[in-house]
Amino acid sequence: MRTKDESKIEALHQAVIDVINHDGYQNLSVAKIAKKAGVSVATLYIYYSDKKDMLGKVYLKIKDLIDAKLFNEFDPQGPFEQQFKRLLRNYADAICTYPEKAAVMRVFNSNPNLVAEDVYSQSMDLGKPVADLYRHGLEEKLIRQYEPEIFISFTFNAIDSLAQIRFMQGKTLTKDEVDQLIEMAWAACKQN
Amino acid sequence: MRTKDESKIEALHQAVIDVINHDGYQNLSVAKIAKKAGVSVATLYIYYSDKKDMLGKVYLKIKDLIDAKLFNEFDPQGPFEQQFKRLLRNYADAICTYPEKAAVMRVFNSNPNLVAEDVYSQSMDLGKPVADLYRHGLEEKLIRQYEPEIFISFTFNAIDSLAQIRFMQGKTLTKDEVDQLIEMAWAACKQN
Amino acid sequence: MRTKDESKIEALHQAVIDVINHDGYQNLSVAKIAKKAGVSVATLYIYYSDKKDMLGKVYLKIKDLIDAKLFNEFDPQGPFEQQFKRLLRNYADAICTYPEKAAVMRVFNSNPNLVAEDVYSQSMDLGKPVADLYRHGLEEKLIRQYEPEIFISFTFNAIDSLAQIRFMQGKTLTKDEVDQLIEMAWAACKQN
Amino acid sequence: MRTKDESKIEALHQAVIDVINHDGYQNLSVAKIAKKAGVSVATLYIYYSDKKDMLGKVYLKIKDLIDAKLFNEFDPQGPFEQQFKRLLRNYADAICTYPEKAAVMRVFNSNPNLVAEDVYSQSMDLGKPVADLYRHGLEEKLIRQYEPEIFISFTFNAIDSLAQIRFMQGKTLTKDEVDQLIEMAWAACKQN
DNA sequence: CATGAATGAGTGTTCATTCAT
DNA sequence: TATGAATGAACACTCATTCAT
Repeated sequence: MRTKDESKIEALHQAVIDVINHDGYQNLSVAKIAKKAGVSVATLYIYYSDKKDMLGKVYLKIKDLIDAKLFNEFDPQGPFEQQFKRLLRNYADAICTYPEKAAVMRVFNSNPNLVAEDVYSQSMDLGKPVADLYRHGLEEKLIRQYEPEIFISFTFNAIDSLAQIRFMQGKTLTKDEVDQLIEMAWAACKQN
Repeated sequence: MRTKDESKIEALHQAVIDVINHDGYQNLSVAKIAKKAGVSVATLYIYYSDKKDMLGKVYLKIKDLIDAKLFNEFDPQGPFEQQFKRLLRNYADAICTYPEKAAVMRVFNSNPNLVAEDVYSQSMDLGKPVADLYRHGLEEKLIRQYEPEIFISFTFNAIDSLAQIRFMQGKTLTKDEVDQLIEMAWAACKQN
Repeated sequence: MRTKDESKIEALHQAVIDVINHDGYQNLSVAKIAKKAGVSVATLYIYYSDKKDMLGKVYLKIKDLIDAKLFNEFDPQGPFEQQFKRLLRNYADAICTYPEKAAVMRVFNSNPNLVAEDVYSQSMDLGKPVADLYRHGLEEKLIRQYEPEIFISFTFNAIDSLAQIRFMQGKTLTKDEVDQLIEMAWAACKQN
Repeated sequence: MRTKDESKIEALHQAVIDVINHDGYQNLSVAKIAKKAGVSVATLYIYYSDKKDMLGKVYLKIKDLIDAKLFNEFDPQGPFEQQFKRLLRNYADAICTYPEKAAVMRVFNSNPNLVAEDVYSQSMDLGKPVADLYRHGLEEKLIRQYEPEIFISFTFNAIDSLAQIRFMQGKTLTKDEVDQLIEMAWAACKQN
């Protein structure tokens, strides 16, 4: 049955997220995942070739979810600063909307060998639109003439960094904090 | 009686660092550590009460190493901007000097349950001098009137973030990158 | 799916009995048990939550086996002396029928911390019928006006004691010995 | 130094007894014993060839202690019944005087492979005077014409059995109970 | 004599994965 | 498709014993 399949996959994905956030990922066993999802371990292996495969798919799904929010009201033709801030606001929005999932993504990002290499690309690969924006800002001399990774550090990663701290404190980013983060990110990146 | 072999402790510490960097810490087993250090598993338990104890001690040792560099030529009475940058430069220096150890510290920092709670203090607790500097900057209105954690995100964590990316690429921060990071951090934090 | 293999449980139970009788219970390791039973250690943990759980279940099974024989042809309304002797004969019968199992039960009885507290009841708890018989004998002044435990020592435990000696000599109680034990037990307990 | 040696041996012996009574004998490790005795493990191996050797010596020492009390005021030429009861009273006395040591002896008696075979002789070998008394009683037809082991079961072992139950309840035999045990033992054994 | 250091073999238990139904 | 049963390899940790000082 089709629907049943989907519900099991969904349950498994959620179980991965729950277990990582509840027990930490070094206690993430397939047995625990299957139990929490309410399916048998053997069933898990019908849907995924192995544990790595499963985690990879969870990772991608979370990534897609966050990416989906990223380009809300984003207009590549719009004024640069506005689009820059738009992007960061969307990102902050996304990780505030799905704090547990964002936490899981952070775990995956800092533990590359949890998932297969091909599924994974470190350094916050946010895809073509972001790359375009970077190039645009560079050419128009609106941002500093630095390597892209350094911008990642002062934008997405800086937001992530505070979000992680807050998550560990049982909180999420406040509206004020998001504003502050964006202001600081822009101050850091913009060309004077 | 047989004398305490300091070289074995050193070998064990280095083994922890090597294994984490080579296999990731979810594959960090006492057997692997002992083997790489060239001692028996039982010997490990002479020096440490358990795995957590050992990791905690490695963590503290690394932290001390980095902290030792942090306050080089640091003068709490000196001009604020200079001391701010001095601190960050020292930090960048430290993690460039010990890239593998810095990588291990990142792992520990994002996996608090690896070590005992008492040994561990989350959110980049850089101690009193840093706290003093922050308070000073705040009072003199030299930096933005934000919470301390947000500054951590745009200073130490931002540097860490790029260092991590570079480390994964098999590189370390270049001199130029350190300069750029410091400039951006200052631009982000300073009060206009 | 693969069906539950009752023979494996049986093999495990028998292995526990064999290992205890062969190597003593301080050499009773799960590895040894599994090996002797011809199953993997991991399989053992499918059927039992841990070692203690397993031993507890073996204990209960043996106890049930012996208890089943205990009340053969036992009539609470029958003449006291006859029922007293009936009980002891049945008991002797039981431990002669299952000498290895009786030996194991003795080990469990003198090492209460081998099994969980709830599964275990010390001091030869032979249940209600025995308690009834004791009370009856006491009230009718057919036995000495002593505490119940002292009777246990001169009845079941005395039989057990000789059975243990014989078992260590590779023998079981002879028919004559059982008769003698019962006569002496009665002589010891009866009110003159 | 001579005195120091003895005090260490004494400490080790007492440690064995304490550990067995406190933690059970299946948790009886040389490390625990040495620690409790306040000596190093290696030191232990100066005095004993191995663990078994040590336990054997503890066993023998305890046995000697109890045996020493056994023949108090015992006169092989005295009236049989009186000597019979004298012996049992002395035995009860002994295990009431040293309840922890008696408990340890019971452990050794029911776990023969804890000590070397030669040091150990099962079935409560109480030595020549007891054997003489038995033979005497048998010849004079003062006791039943049964095998010696069966008498052990209804005398020493019966006393032991109740003492064990009481010890597990945190008590020792009362004076009344000793009287009752002796009466019952005599009633069981005597020839009518 | 005394002991901290050292270890190979073992402890109970869990792992990710596969099998048979 | 779904799953309980099964397992070899690994897990963290302890053992009795020996070594070197």
